[in-house]
Amino acid sequence: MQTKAVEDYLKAIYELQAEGGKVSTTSLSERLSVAPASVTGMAKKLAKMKLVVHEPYQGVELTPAGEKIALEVIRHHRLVESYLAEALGVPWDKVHEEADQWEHVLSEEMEDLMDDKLGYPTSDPHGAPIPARDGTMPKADLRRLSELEAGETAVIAEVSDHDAELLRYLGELGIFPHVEVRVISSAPFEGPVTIRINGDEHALGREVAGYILVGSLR
Amino acid sequence: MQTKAVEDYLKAIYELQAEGGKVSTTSLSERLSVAPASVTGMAKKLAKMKLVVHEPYQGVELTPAGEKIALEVIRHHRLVESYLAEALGVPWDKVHEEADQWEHVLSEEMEDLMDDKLGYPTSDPHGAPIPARDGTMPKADLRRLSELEAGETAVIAEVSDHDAELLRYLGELGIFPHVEVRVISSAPFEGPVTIRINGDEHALGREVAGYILVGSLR
DNA sequence: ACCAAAAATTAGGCTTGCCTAAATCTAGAA
DNA sequence: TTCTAGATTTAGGCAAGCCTAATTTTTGGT
Repeated sequence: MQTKAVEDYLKAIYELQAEGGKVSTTSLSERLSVAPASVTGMAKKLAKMKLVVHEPYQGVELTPAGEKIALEVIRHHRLVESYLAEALGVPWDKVHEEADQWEHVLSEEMEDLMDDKLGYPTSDPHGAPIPARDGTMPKADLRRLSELEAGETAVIAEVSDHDAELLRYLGELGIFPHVEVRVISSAPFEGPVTIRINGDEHALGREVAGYILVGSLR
Repeated sequence: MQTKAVEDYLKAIYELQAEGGKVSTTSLSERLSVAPASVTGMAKKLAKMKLVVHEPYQGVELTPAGEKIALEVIRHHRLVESYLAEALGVPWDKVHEEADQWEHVLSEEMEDLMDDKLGYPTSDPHGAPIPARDGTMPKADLRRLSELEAGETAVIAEVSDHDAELLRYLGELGIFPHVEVRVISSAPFEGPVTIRINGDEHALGREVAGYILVGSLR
């Protein structure tokens, strides 16, 4: 069993690694709200534990052992998110914060019971995939909503949960996973993307549209 | 917000205090599986925080402020126990251990949601009373099963949850809160107590019978 | 190719909470 | 009343993780 801190670092490294190779000290320090020096310290510790490879001044990268643990933590996190939303009716902009606490105290038995109750979900309330118990991560190929051309139609697949405020805003607009969306226009020069969803049209900032991942229809 | 350690100490002090005035360093060190010297250290810290009164060499006692926090922690603990048993079907000999972890990460919102789902229970799966949000603790006057005379009939009110093994044993015998029990005989010299419950007779060791609290019929 | 700014690491400290060993206090038995 | 065994506290340390300040390495612009 790992400490909370170790689990948090591994999860953060996994997630940052997904957006491009090695993970820098700075990006981790921002993600975890911790001083860069603290990250270096933990990087050395994790390296000694063989959970990451740490090339000084070059960043860290998970080893297979580290990735395994990261996926377990992420599975806990996303199952808890799903459970909170489904069973307790917690609004989707709050499940992330709660799950950040719960993920560290969830025993395997509780995890299994929640998984049973939920009917073995494969994605959380934000559409993020839930790793299977064996560490398999369902992988779809998705595009950012901001990359679609005018006229294209797609299905919302996943929404970034990094900002509760944003989730609340998207929720008001009806932007949830599994909902169909059509791009009406996409302004040039990093301009807004206008979409039609549930019969309504909305203009989204380019950055916001970048936080929304979509898959092809069907 | 208190640290996990502070919450654990306050809860333990509350529970030990219920069985007789001031709480000794030794009893706390045993309850928390910690060295006596560590207890002294924490006692001083809690005293400085005005959560306990610490008379050196004489033990500690909760202040009103300390008791308030203790009751909040106990409320969390027992609501979680109830929730786990009710909503997730966790067997009663396992809820305590899980709740010990969960009690520290439960936000007020989650507590309220669980409370709603459960219909505002007043006791946990072991029959222990759940403090109200305002800190009011329902108090019944109970006797130990070991104190009943032969021929007396009563209702199981509460069973000690300090030992999972014991709970499993009692569960097999059908000894749960709200079940009616009749004392058939009570052997002298600390001998066993024979009871009839659900139509079956069982002989219980005196110590075991002491862990079972009963209330009068009706 | 150089040099300054940015990034990362090292050095030194702090807090929390735990430990063991040694010293001190208390209380019960003789 | 005294003395000793048990309980408690003090003293000194350790591990995790965090911090700031100082130093070192990397990198991008000229």
